[in-house]
Amino acid sequence: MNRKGARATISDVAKAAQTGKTSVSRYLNGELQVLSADLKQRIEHAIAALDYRPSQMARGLKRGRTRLIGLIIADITNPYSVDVLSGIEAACRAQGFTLLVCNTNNEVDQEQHYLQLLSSYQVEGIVVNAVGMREEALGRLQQSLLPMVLIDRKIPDFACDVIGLNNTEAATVATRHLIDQGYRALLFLSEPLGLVNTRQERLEAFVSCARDRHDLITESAEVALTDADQLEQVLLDFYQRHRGEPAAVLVANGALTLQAARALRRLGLNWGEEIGLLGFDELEWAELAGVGITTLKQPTWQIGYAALEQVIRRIEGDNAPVSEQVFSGELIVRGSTTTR
Amino acid sequence: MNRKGARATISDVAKAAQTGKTSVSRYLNGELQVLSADLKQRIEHAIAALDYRPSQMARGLKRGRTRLIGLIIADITNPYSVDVLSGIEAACRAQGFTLLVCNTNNEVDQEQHYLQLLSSYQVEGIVVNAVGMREEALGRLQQSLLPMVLIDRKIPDFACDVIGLNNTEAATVATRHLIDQGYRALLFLSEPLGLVNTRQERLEAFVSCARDRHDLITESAEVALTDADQLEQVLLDFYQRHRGEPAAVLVANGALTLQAARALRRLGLNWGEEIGLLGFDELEWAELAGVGITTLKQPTWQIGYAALEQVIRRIEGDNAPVSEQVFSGELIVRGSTTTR
DNA sequence: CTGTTAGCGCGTTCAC
DNA sequence: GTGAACGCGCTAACAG
Repeated sequence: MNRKGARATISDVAKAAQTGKTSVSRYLNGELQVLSADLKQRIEHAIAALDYRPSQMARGLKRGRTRLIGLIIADITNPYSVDVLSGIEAACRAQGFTLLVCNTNNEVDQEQHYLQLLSSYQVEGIVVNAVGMREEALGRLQQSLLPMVLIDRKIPDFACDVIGLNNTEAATVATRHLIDQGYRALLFLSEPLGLVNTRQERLEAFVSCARDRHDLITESAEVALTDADQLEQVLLDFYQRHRGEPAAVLVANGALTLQAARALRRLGLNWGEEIGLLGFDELEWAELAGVGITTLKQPTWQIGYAALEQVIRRIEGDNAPVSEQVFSGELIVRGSTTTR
Repeated sequence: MNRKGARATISDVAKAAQTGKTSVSRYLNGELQVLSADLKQRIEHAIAALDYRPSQMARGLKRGRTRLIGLIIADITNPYSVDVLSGIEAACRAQGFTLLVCNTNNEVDQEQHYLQLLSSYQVEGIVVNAVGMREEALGRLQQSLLPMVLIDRKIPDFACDVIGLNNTEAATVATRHLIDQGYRALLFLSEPLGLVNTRQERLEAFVSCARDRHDLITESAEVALTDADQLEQVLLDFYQRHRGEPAAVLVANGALTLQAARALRRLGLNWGEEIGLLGFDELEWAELAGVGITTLKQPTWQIGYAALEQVIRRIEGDNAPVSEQVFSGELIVRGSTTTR
């Protein structure tokens, strides 16, 4: 090793192999044809002996390519996000990139903070599963020309590649299923719509399905994920006003489905019997909850994988106009919409 | 901006503020008292105008401190790991570190790969939630003196700080609870023990509790997480052999609890009625599954947070002998062990 | 208080 | 084929 306890550098290797740094560098970068067999041997040997590994820091500094991708996730405890992360991770591995994961905890401030941070680490691209972003930040990102793709939801007035679910199609499939099963009073339950296109699109499709069907009653409600009481209230109210007819709830995402199921449980309402229940996002425990919960499963892993592929395309210079890539969901029917 | 479309550098800022790089550097590092008010103003202005952000790459290269921490996670889809991650993430934020997350997908090869990778990014410390590591890798890590802590499980013959659950205490609490509830035939269900100390300790404590209690029957079984048939077989067999007496299953971790619940469901055995069920690790859906599943909740977030604190202590030069920090679990009683 | 200088570890001309 | 020398963006002496 070298005099200090520190890590071996390219110079140490060069010295040990009795050559210059240039040749070592070439060896590392695969320009093997240019080196004599003997020299190759010596370098290989020296590297092994010193347990040398090139510093990605210095390399990035010099070349301007860090092979780093930043991922900003709003809520790491959300299974949807984790599955997506898993897909992104796989794609990174396949393409030789390393992922810098940042969890914003649903705080807009953190989102800002991490955007800065990632940029200061010279990431080559960013994937965002956002809560919402302030406009200054967006301006900066655009002018910095950092390749970026959004997952799941768009950001208003921000031209950017988006990868996500075909919300209209999926919500239509879900709603039709409920109608086909004979439900006549339908409640669309969502977190506050805000400017979240995902929620809006799902709601719109839901409403569209029921248009011109005067035998149907459709309603919608927005509740905060954290407000258990309000949720209980909304569900109870809906149920009581439609005692006579088959009623069902369509929940806009997995996290809310969990809360809704808890609320129904507390109210003593059994899904599949007193009330229908269908939730967006597959849940690993869906079959274990009572008679099972019907879900609309998203191809989350593929969404993540595709997102990373898109960023890389941009990194490699693709200048095509902003694209939107949507995937189809899959309805998984269980007891909560079939048992009556 | 500067001539190229590239990012502003410290030199650009110095030029714009009509000063040298040093002063800018000082400004950035908070040595504000040393700068004249006027100069401070000019620098502040220039930074804002150029939207300058220091390159952490160059900074790390120079100082040898990257403020980067590597996290190696065996399975990112495991809720336990995610909660831990969440705690680590929070601690990183609080301490000004950035997290590099690597998911090994339970593959030992990937673990190797990422260890190399992290080291090449000059991370200052590593947190590992491992599957198992080859010895060469360990040797390298030790000689490289990279601070490292293990989460949840130890690695045989590898002296390293460990943070995790007090397995003996937790398993004792769980087993006693089952005994107190009147169960007389007890099955400890785990993934293959291998060299995983966590599983071994839990099993040992389970066995200890029943020692000298000749009115109890205790058994244990090891099944692969992916082998649904085998799991079903084991559970059915256990149940049938103990028809006459109250029987309960203690499952060693959350992922396996999910599979066990599915298997019982398929067998038509209702937990809480025909058979008792208690699982390590809290599950968000535990209360929704039938009569509810009793769990032993780990303080996962705190474990993650503490792990990061420990790495940082090492980074800052703490040379105390290898430590082991354990946390207490909490038994959350639900229907699966109380309904009979 | 401020500017000048010398590297950190590496990749890259450009000569030999 | 090979190596010397320069600079990426930044910080840390060392002068003024």
